[in-house]
Amino acid sequence: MDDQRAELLRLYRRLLDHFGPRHWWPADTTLEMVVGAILTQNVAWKNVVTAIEQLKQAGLLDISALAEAPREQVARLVRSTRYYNQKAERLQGFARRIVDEYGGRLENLLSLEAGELRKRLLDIKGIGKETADCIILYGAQQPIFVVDAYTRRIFSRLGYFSEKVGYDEMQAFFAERLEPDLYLFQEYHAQIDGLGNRYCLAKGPSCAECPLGDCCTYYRTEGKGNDSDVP
DNA sequence: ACCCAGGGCGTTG
DNA sequence: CAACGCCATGGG
Repeated sequence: MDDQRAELLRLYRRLLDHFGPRHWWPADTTLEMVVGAILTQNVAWKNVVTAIEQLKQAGLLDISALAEAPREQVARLVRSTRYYNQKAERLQGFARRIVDEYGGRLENLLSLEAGELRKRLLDIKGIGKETADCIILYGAQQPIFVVDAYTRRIFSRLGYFSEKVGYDEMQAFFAERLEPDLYLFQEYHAQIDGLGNRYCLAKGPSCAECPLGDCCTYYRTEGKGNDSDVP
């Protein structure tokens, strides 16, 4: 437990040395960050960039404009993010909540204390645990540890927990071992994402350059990855 | 042609 | 609460 705590920090430093600071989340405004968080669900980030650009050009990266725009227009603009009808509806549902309950000021929501903020975010349709935590960490700038599919994949391969852990359990694993720190939490998740994107794909490049060594080879040895052969 | 990417929700058993 | 279907683009 205490040695795992040290390992997590060593892992983090190794990643940071390799990738350098990533300064996540890439967005010009807080609204853009939140919109990106919703749009990126189960989609490659590249597709989100396209959609954000479309929304920006159309002048819809604005709470009231987004709330009032025709559903079909929004759907067309975010088409590249795969579930475009659903996501258009959720983006607009979110914008309307901000208009109706927070005076149209996103700030009024995001300035709430993390616990209360998380509860209110989860109450919005289209925002689940991961998205809510991303918004808290990168939008509201409060230290909450974000975990995701990459976190599960990488750290289960490394043998820290099972491939089938739930979100809460996985999040608690880190929260119990790391001191809450905004920069650390922001960078840690960004680094995991960087690693997942480049080296830990199901069929990825060689692990020779993987900053964590050869964790990926264990996965590739067979199918769904039994973690029985992890050190 | 086939695989999969930074989820979330509604419905079942 | 676990499991599963649904949503439905674009790049490798």
